[in-house]
Formats: sequence, structure tokens, C-alpha cells
Amino acid sequence: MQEAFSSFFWTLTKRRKSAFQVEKPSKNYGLRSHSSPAQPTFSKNKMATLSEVAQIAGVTTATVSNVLRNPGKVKPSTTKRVQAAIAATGYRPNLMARALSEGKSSMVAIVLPNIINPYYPEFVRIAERVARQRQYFLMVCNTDEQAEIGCAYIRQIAGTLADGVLVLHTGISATEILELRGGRRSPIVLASEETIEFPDTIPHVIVNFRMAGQIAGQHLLELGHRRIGVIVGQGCDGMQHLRLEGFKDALAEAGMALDEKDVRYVLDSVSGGHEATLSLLNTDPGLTAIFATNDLLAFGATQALVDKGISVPGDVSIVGITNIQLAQEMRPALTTVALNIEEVAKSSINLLLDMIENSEHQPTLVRVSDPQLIIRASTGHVRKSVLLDKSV
Amino acid sequence: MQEAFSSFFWTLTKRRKSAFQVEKPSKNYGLRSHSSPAQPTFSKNKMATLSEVAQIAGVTTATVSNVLRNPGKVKPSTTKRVQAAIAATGYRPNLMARALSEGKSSMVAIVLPNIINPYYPEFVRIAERVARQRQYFLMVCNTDEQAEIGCAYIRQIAGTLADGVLVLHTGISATEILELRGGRRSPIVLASEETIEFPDTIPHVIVNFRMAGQIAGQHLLELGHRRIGVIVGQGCDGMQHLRLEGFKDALAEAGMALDEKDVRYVLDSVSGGHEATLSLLNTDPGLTAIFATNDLLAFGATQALVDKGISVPGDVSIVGITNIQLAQEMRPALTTVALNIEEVAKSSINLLLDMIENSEHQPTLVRVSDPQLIIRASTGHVRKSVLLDKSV
DNA sequence: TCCTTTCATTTAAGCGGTTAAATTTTCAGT
DNA sequence: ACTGAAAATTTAACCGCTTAAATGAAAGGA
Repeated sequence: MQEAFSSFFWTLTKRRKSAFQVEKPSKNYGLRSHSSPAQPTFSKNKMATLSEVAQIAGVTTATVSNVLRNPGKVKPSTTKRVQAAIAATGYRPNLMARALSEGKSSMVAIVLPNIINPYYPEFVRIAERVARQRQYFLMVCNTDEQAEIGCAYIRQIAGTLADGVLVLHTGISATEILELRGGRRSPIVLASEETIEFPDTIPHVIVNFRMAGQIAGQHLLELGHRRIGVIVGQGCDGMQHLRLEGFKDALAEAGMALDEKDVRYVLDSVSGGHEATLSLLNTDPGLTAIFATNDLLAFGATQALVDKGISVPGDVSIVGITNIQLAQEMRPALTTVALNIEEVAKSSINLLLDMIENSEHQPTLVRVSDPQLIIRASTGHVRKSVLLDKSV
Repeated sequence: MQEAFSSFFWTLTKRRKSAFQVEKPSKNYGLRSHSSPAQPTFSKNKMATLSEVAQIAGVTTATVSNVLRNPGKVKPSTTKRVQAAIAATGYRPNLMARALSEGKSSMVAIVLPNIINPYYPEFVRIAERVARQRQYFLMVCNTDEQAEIGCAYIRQIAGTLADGVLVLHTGISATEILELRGGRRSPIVLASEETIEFPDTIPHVIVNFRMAGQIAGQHLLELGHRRIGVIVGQGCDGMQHLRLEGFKDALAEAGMALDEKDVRYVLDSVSGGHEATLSLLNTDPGLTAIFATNDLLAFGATQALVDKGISVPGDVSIVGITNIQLAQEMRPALTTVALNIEEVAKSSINLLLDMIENSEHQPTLVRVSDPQLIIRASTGHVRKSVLLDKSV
């Protein structure tokens, strides 16, 4: 079989005609002696290569490449012949070879801590959509909350497999990233960060988490709540500190201070929120509101209250941060401070891609628009009876 | 700066010594005349390459490569020298170049319809973990429920960027996949499928969805439910047909038949389940149970009932299929037929990787273990009052 | 001392594309 | 028919790494 194919090509070459030559054979391109040394053979089960296509079309790889990448550069008649050969072989460019040659893989990676947390799929979906539109592939790297895994990914991928990396809160510090990046200038963007370690060395997309916490606090205070339990999420990137600070800001404005006994630091998950709530209720059975630093925790908190037979928002109000889809789907629908995930995701990926395409991009700091309170069904005015009970 | 580095290398070469040479210069490898033609220069901002490392260590790229890939093949003293050079340059192998050379990218892609649906993140998390353990990278391709996007991904990636592709229910038929794969033998596995179109052409990992539907039906029937609304999810891969068939099987066993007016076909999402439920209630306000072909729909159904002030399971029982994490986190916790996502994911990715590594793998059909009923709080015995009301 | 092994390293040919520069062809103009 | 510029195509180097085969050095044996 292989033999047969080989001689088929040989014949082609000798005859100075391509299988798809449709015009008078006036050109003698393709019949140079140099075409004999390399006699590609077809093996089923293998991709056709550029040179196989070229051979069939009676041109060189350069011409085929130009047909593919620089339309207009090749004469229409030749283009037709080449396209026929491409169709006949089912040729598809080998993206790895192209990447090596161009020094650009057209892939970007996104490193995130926990794909189970709905925030990330929602982020990924948007980022991928943008990437696709801009002709990039997205590689999702889930670290399972282990910073070392994230580091390993960055070390291996950045600049060698991916043209750039988007790092979500994975507990990898800017310092570490600078180290990991090593000598190369592979673009890395830190997205959706709480704090900025070295704003002028690594591009950040930052969200005003502090303000989000403050807004949540203000909302609860305005509703008359004074005995508020706080649940702070803790991922591999440390605890969600700024959101708590913002909440304290709101209390301070009202001349109040936070008592540490009303705060729980837990894993950033539904069960974390659940456990924290039970614990808070244990400490203060009379609390009238819960502030959770994100919606997943708030969801868990709600379930805990339901389990205890406590009404939301009748007895206890709950407010979260982020506004993931689940927030509006759960019952009672969650009042939350929306972060505009879409904007964060778009800004982040666009910044990264801009850096890739425009290599002399400065380290930038992008701020997305401010968080916004979305009032749904999980918060309400504190009950009168509770107000009277304030002194307890 | 560049000049300085160039001459540094030149000196090195002339001197026949590497910067890290620690032993007597007894060998004269590395001082051959051929080393002069290629004089790499360092440019900051660029990755060090193998040949730069080689130059510094006073060896050839082959040796450095062997140090990296075939430990033991290179003399310990040389190995040390090379490692020192690697450390000094911060060298990291260019994975694209390696992939091209080896004909293997060590990347696999997973094509899925909707990353927002928690089933997929849960699947991805496990698949990625296995892939990572087996030294592969995972590329997640979200088609946003558009089969064409999935096709485009497969066409571009299979065999040219990824060593294999795992296709979840994206509405791409086996026929199309065979076409897309074209001439190449790039491994593709269809995972978690409902129906098998060409079991002997494409490897499948199949789940007994029919049985899942049957178990759900049996459960509701055993609890005495007779007026059951059915919600069938419909993704880009068509409707979840077998689950419905299984449910019908259960009815048939009990000598009953399904009335199409009790069935709703909706988008596979929370809101789909919500709307379907309202519609079902409209048709039969007295229904006592709802069977949803997956948990996300069941979640939506629950919310709809809550909104209507209907108690679950007091007035209406709900059963789903899949057992995503949300099923146990929601309230009331969802009774569902568990599919063992972990097993499906592991089987799928392992099958794919086995095929990649053992190229003459036969098209296989893997069946995972049977679905299992998990009784939680969303189902209960039908109320007596309703039983009396049966004639309505 | 010479011949044979064995071990360590180098040589050089890919992998499958891209692209600047060189070459050949086409074609307008005289 | 001839000339030169423009257009089309080819040439050949390169991207960074892997690997089978070739080469050289060291060691053992007669």
C-alpha cells in the first residue's frame, strides 16, 4: 500500500503535473529535481502534512502556506489547485508546528482554585467566549485549592505552551509569579484580586471588594440590624479580608465595632457557610442577620437556618457578595452585592490578550466598575420584637 | 549587552571550558569547530533554549536533552554541569517544540456543552485530576450549547493540538465525529452518552440512563404517587430520551402509561425546571410528584413550588437524576438517582489516555456501574387526602 | 602493542509549519 | 521581439527539541 502511494507520487513528479492541475501545464513549477529526494508516503491513520498537499498540488509548502494564511498572495488558479489538494487530503494544519514556527501558540491558560465554585465556571464561560472570538484557545487549570499545583502549572505552561496566563485567586503571590515567570516575559495577569502586592510589576484587574463589604454592611444596618453574624471565606489565597474590612467600615460609620466572637472563618463552600451559621447561632441565638463574604457561603447559611426552622428573612436576614447565578435561583432569592463577573472576566482576558499581541504593553492596573447592591428576598427589616430586645 | 554575552560565549568556546566545568578538562567535547557557526545571544525577555544551556555547559543539545529526559544516560559529572547551567539560565523546556518533535502534546481536550451546569465542573475536576496524575494537561472547551462550536473545536484541535478529545453530550453525533477526525486516528471518546450510534467505530463510556429513569419512577410509584409531572431536559444533544423511557418502563410495570400532557420538554437549566413546573401545575394543580430528568431541573422545580407556597415533599414530591453536589446542599435536600460522576469521569479520561498511549487500542464500549437511588428529603408518601381524591 | 567492547558524547536528520530573500515567470510598454 | 518592473513561486533557514546512528575515548584482553 505504501509502495503504491510512493510510486504514485513519483509518477506525479516525473509527469510534471499535479493531480488537480486544471489548466494547460504551462508552468513548470513543481518539476524541479529537488522534489525527488523527499518522497512522502501516505500512511492511513496519519494526518496529511503541508508538503504532502504541496506535492499533490504541484507547488511548494510555501505556496500552500500562503494559500492558507495570506489570501491574495497566490494566483487564483494556483489557489484553486491547492485548495483541491487540501480538500482531497483532508489536510488540517498542525497547530503545534505552527505555534513553534510562529513563536505563538494562540493558547492562554486560566489558573483557578476551584472549578466547583460557580463563580469560576461563570468567569470561564465569559473568558472563553472572548478568547474564542479573538482566536485563542483557553486552557483551564484547576488547582484544587493547592497553591503548589498552580505554581507547577504556571512554571510549565507560561511561555512554553500558553502565550499568557490568567491567574485567579489561587494563593500565588505576585512575588512567586515573578519568580515563576523566570527570565521570560510571558504575560501574566492577576484577576479579581483582593489586594495588590506589587501593582507595578504585574498587571492586575482589581475589584473593589472593600466597597462590596461596606455596601452589604450598610444595607443590613439600614434595615435596623445590630446583631449580625459574619462569615468570612478562606480559600488557598487567604481569607477574604478586604470584604470584612469594608463591612467594618460600615459599622464604624454607624459608630459601631465588630466583635470577633461574631465572626467565623471557614472554607469557601456551601458546607462552610452551613457550619459557620450553626456555630454563630450557638454563640448568639438572637442574631438577626448574617453577612457572608460570598454567595456560596450565604447559600449554606440559608440552608442552616432552614434546617433550624428559622425563617429567612423573617427571623434572620442574609446578605452575600458576588451575585452568582445561584443567588437568584435559590429560595429565598439572595440579596447580594453584585460584582459584575462579566466585566471582570472580559477586562481580564482582554488585558491579557492585549499584552500578548502588543508585547510592549505596560504593567497595568485595571479597575472594574463598583459593586452594586441587589435587593432580593433574603433581607428585611429587623422585627420590632427584636429591637425591643436590643439590650440582651 | 548582547555583544557582551556573545563574546562571553565565544570566549567559552575558545577556551574549551564551560563556566561550570568542575573537573579536569580531560574531554575535548564541546570544542569542535562546528560550535562556532551558531552563536546564540542572550536577549533578556526571552526564554533560554536548550542550545544556550548546552553552550554554557560545554556540551551539545543532545546531552542536555538526555540529562532532562533520560536520567542515567549521561555521566554524573556532566549531568552536574548541565544542571548547573539549567539552573543558571532558568531554562524551562519549550513544550510546543517538544510536542512537535515527539509527535505528542500531552494535552487532551474535553468538549462540553455548558460549563455553568454543575455536572460539568464536577466532571472536569475529576478528569483533570486524573489527567494531571498521568502527566497530561486538560483543555476545557465549552460549546455554549452550540454543536457547531464543538465541531470547530474538534476539527482544529484533534490530532494537531491535543492528543485526544473527550466529548460530552454536545450534540455531535458519532458520524460527525468520524468525519471531523478525518484521516487521522486521533483518539476521541464519547462520554456519558445516552444512546450509542456506532458503538464499534467510536469508543463510548455509557451510563445506564434508562435504568436511572426507571428507578426514579419506581420510587415515586412505591410512595403511592399516581399523578406525576415529568420534566425532560433538552440540551443541544437532543432531549434526555432514555431517562424518560426508563420512567415509562416503571409506569408500565405498574400497568400505567404516561400521558403526554404531563410531560414538559425544556432547556436543561434551573429556569427551565422552574417554568416547566408552573406549566405542569397549570395543567394539573393536583399533581403529587415531579420527576425531572436531572437535578438542575429538579432544583428549579423545587423553587417554583416554594414560590407557589406548595410544600415539598408535603404536597408534592420531587425526584431528580445525577446527584450533583447541589442535590444535597439544597433544601429540602433532593432525592435523586445518583450516577456516580466520579466513576464516569475517571473511566472516560482513563480510556482516552489509554488509547493515546497504546495506539492500537480497539474501539471500546465501557459501561459504568448502575445508578443508585439516594433518598433525601424531597420525596415522601403521597398524602391520604390526595389518595381519596384519586378519581379527579 | 593492537584489537574489541563499552560508555559517553556528538552528529545530523527530522517534527510540520512560517517567512524573508532569491528566483523565475508574466506582462505591459516600446 | 526585447526590456524591465511587477507578480508568482521557490529556496532555504529557522522555531526548539528529540533521537537513531556515528564517532571518539577509555578500558579490558590477548
